[in-house]
Amino acid sequence: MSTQNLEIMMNQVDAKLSDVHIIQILKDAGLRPTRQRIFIGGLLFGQEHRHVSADILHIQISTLGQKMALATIYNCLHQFHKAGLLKQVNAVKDVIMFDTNLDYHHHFLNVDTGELTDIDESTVSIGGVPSLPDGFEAESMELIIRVKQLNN
Amino acid sequence: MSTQNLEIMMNQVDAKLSDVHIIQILKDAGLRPTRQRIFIGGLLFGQEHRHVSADILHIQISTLGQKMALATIYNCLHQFHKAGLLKQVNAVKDVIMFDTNLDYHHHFLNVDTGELTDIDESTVSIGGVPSLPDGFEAESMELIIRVKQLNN
DNA sequence: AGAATAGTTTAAAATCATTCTAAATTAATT
DNA sequence: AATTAATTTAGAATGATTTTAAACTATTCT
Repeated sequence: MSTQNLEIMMNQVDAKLSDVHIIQILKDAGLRPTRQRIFIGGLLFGQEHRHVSADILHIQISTLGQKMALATIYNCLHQFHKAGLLKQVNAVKDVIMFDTNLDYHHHFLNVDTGELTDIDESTVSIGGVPSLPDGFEAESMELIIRVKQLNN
Repeated sequence: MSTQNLEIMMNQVDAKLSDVHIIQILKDAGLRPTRQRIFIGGLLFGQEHRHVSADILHIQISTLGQKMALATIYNCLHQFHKAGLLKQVNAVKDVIMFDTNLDYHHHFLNVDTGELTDIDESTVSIGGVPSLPDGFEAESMELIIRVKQLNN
């Protein structure tokens, strides 16, 4: 395979999905395909994996010339999460972060910037976790490695 | 050693420290032993390990008949943390939790109640963590297992 | 298609944990 | 005891998120 073909393939992986495709994703998730949800879906699905807050998305949407209430973006992100289209990362102070990477994985957190970076799960192994008390089930397991830049 | 002696030992471990002792801890940490810090120290040091928020502490302090500004409790907890007398747990949404257990360990988080439970570190093993980019250092590594009660 | 309905979006207000401010108080030092 | 510097405090401010209730829109029904 030529380098050129590889690039085309890579582009296809991250290519923006058609509205038709996004509408199908929304319908499959039991969500009405509203203009707002289709637009946000276009920014999140079929793209490179992202870690987004409502605020960051709001800024991006505004930059793209769209007008959308911040409350709508909060609603949308929570609905996508509930529908299993997004994961929530519970590690960043003062902000709810959503992750488009649905695979089980962990994160580096830059404590200075709040930036999250995926840790490839395939290499990480967590063992010896004690079993839960009766009547409890694990909802998720999350490893956060807080990192900071050395100042010198 | 008799069972009775063992109990006395155990009690001593969790016995409330004398003010003199707490004042020494504060001084060693470079903190002025104010009335407020001594009182809070008495609730946190030399006791069984606890996970506390400013709010919970405020309620406990009020219940004990003391009057203390919530801002003072926030200040105090942050100062204790900065001085290495407390750890901060960055996993519970919407609230800053402080941990009197200074040893490296992980947590169960009850997602319904927000309650944290220590996971004995000696049994848990985390391997295969990728090395950090140049110029970065890890500040901490935290494993959170989010659990919920089965409803039946 | 047009009307009925149920769900969605919106701006603005409310919430709530936390932080800030500036004045009053207290601990340490002289 | 007087001075200085740190601490505490009440109350205001902050800022992310949620709520409210009215306007809007997608879907269903006829």
